[in-house]
Amino acid sequence: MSPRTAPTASRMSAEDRRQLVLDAATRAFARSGYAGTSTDAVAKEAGVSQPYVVRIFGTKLDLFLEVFTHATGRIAAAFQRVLAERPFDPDDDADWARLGDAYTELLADRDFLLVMMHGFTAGGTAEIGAAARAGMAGIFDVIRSTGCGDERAREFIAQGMLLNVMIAMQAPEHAQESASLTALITCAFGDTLPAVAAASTARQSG
Amino acid sequence: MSPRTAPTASRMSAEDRRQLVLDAATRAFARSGYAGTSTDAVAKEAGVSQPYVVRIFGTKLDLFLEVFTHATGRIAAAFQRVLAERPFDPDDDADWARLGDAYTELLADRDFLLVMMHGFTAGGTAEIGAAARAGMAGIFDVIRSTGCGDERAREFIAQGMLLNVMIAMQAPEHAQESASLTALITCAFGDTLPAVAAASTARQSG
DNA sequence: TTGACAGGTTATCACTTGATTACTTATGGT
DNA sequence: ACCATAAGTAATCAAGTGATAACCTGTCAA
Repeated sequence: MSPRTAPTASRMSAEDRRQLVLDAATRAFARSGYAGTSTDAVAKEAGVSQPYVVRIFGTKLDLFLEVFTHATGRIAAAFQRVLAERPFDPDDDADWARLGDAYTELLADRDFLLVMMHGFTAGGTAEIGAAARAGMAGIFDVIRSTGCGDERAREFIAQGMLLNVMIAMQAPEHAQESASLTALITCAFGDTLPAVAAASTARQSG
Repeated sequence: MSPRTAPTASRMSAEDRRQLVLDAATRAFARSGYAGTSTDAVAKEAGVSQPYVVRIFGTKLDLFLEVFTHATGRIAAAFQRVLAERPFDPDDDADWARLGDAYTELLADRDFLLVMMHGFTAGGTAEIGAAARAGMAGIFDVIRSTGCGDERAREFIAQGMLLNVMIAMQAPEHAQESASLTALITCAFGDTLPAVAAASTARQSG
């Protein structure tokens, strides 16, 4: 509810303010999805007036599309960065572990992952559906660019979808709720578990 | 007097009407999720008045929770039915194929899967989050009951999550949009592809 | 100094939404 | 036959929604 950045007394360049609102919108949409987030909620998060949010982005749909494509872009870029570091061998488990680390990095700020999932499930809105399919295809292509083959890429992404779903349902924060849930979390997050736990507690106290 | 309205439609027992509205709500929520679906949309889908929907279920949240738990229950039951048919050998690929067929069955009426995904991503609402975690844990337990081990169960569920996401973003209906998407769909749905295609066309033609 | 423009806000609107209240009318048991 | 009860609806409401219009004001070049 309270803006992460204090309301600036002074003015900003349009570009800076736009970026600030975009970040606020990412946090807001990550929380409650497209339909569940009002432009006023975004405005409050950004510390500006609601009409200004609309004026910057045109419509709420336009704003969400921009937030969503930015989020999927960042996610794809995180993987791409790992692949660019050094040659990737699809048969080397250590290289896949490096990709897993990229995911850990994304976990630190879950908002991109959450926005992505919200966009995926909002496919019933035509424009969002199109953006979702494009975003998914883009990420698929990044993974495939390793030369690992479609099957292996699919497996990697499927694993990611499970993790995203678990995060969306706040499973890490409620790991103790049932033994089954604990087992699933342990098994699904594996090595990345410490990072997940750290992000969870930070989230609950902040 | 005052016959300003058409004669009343036929009445039903409370139990029958309740089930009818529940089914309508499943379709409506499957389309647009929790936040994106009004109680009036549910009422129109069911052919009753909006206040009646509220009166039957108390609040919109209560209604969604009932729809969601019913959906996850049906999904778990579909898998359980396969396991009950005959002994399941986790090391036999044919047995896993039988579980895949259960998923194909679920694809025929995607609404349960879509409602489930909407519930998962609506975990930000406390009650829905709790129900989501319970639903996920329940399905995990059903798969684990085969004795296949946590890892194998996780893989199966992860694959399911990817399929659900693809369906939510209406990928099968737009398979031709890009070569990448086509490849991902082909690879992800595999044997179940014919069933998916059939359901897609049926859906598009009304 | 000034004035024009970019960076904002307040006021407002038409519409939607979830929920409450009060009312109407089939239906079945006696 | 009758009426209590259950099955529904119409009317209404306060709050919230996305969007528009009108207005204000810091900042900077000339």
